[in-house]
Amino acid sequence: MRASLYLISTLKETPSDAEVISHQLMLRAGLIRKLAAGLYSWMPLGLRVLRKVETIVREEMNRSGAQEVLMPAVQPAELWQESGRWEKYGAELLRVKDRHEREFCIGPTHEEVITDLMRNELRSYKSLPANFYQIQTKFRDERRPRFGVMRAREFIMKDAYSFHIDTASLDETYQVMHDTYHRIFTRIGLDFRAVQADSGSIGGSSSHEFHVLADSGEDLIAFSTSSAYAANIEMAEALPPVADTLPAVELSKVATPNQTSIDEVCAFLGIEANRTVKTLIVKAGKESPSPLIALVVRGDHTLNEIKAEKCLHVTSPLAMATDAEIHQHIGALPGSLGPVGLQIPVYVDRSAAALNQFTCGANENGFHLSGVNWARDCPRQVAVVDIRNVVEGDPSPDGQGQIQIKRGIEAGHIFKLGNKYSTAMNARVLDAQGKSVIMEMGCYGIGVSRVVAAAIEQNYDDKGIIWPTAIAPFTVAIATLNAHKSDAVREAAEHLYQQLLAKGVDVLLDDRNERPGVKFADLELMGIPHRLVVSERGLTEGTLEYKGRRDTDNQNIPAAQGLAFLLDKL
RNA sequence: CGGGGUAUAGCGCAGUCUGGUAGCGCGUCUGCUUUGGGAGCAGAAUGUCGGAGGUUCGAAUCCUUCUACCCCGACCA
Repeated sequence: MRASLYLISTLKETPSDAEVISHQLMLRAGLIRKLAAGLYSWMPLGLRVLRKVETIVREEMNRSGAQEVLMPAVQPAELWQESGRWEKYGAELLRVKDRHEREFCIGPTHEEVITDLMRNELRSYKSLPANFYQIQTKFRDERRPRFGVMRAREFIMKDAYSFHIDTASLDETYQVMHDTYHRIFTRIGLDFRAVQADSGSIGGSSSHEFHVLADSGEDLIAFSTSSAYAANIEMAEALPPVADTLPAVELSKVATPNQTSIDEVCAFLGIEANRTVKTLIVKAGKESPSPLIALVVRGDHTLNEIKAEKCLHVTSPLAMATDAEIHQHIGALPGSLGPVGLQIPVYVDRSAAALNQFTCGANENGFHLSGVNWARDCPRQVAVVDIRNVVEGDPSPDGQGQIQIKRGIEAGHIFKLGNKYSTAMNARVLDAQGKSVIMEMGCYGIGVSRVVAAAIEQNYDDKGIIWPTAIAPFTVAIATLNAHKSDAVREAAEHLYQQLLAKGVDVLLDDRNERPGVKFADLELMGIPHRLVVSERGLTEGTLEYKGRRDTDNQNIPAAQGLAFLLDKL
């Protein structure tokens, strides 16, 4: 491609509404432009990257034995009513009516459509297992789209759905997809980890997320320092702690005027947060005999909402009680709450429960209790559960090493769906005995457009993007200097350009009549991995100049060896 | 959905408090010079000051209302 014929729309200034680096650089390098909140156009340069990611995904999915299909983005309400998700999915599902007032949605995912399609096509166990995928635009009406294409409303996703006669077959394909994802992210050139994950609203039994590691990631991942254990922090188990080394002491009530946060109370009383507990009051579900439920974690820990939602009668999603509700049932306000004497169900985190003496709110505004002992002071039955987030230094749940925590961007997610959708939608085949059985299903997603942003989050410097070669919009850029007044420069650059094209290299010939600084700045901002400079000065000495995007210095190479040198680099 | 903020040229912003001819930088266009790190000089174009209503002799500026967008939280593959 010749830059003089190509839309290179770089910006010197950073658009003010771009928060994260990938969003800023995608705008500045001219990859995308915003149309509305969470809706982006892909410009030529950006689309080249997107297509390269798609190509790798497609090649590896095909290699795994999956078959590509393409399903409609618009889906009839009836299918979603059949699976029960028309009601459950909530406002994130964009619902529309056609001219006949029939209800549809813009697909945020395609379990219903594929299950409907395949319950009609798959009749026999002999057709199984089968895995179908598509690369398609999805729409989720995110409450708060942000970070550019990282969390857009409309985005491109590769989604795959597998069908099986039994769970053993599902397990096999699940492992194949696990391996395939590993190949895909490795080929793209990202630093990533597969981690155990919560299966969330899609449902199902087992699930792994593939995270691109980056400081700007929205998810926290817990790793073991000495084993392969890795899990989303939502899932990572906090093991029961070792027994408290301090003995029980006498209970006392202390005045703590206007000290409501753990930090304030600790500073006021001169104690450590790990000798306090905090009591969170949440709303209970309709079936619950008590309208409120207390959740207790140690003062230096934070509540894990995913874990808490699994406690009996706690609502999902978790809903904190209002101050008015708390005052009505307990007689004190948040900041002075504690488990002693509570008349509502109490769930206590393992670490909090292990304390022999601790400080907590007295359920009387402006007072705390010190020296509290569970057995002596909270004789009512309390349930000891795991409801906190793990922290760095906790023992790894697999018993090997300690936990360390990093941030990740969720780029892929694989689920064992089991028979959730096939049961709801009656997707059956005949087995070897001629008996009709419900199929087992798996589903496997990759956020293709998100991968583009994630790659930038992981690969940039103060000059701009640094693409992994496999997904760079162009692999090589040839920049001519002063070409307008040098036939030799034009000819040498053109010759090299043609040779690289003939070798199938994605090469950008920067033949624009721009000053050198402009070309260098643009090529660096756009993140092209390899740059060759053809100049009159160099040609006089018989050299070209090469610089890799991550290199700090240029190197001169003999002009005659330019092609071979470059091919060796690729 | 709760809280906060913003809306003025393609982009980044000033002007709004205290009403009186709409500005700056970058970018864009033309010409000349220039060409190894985002050039210089000269000239030029570009705005329903987010929309609608109101107050006023006069509104970017004050009032009412609507919309869009952004941030924090909640929520979420």
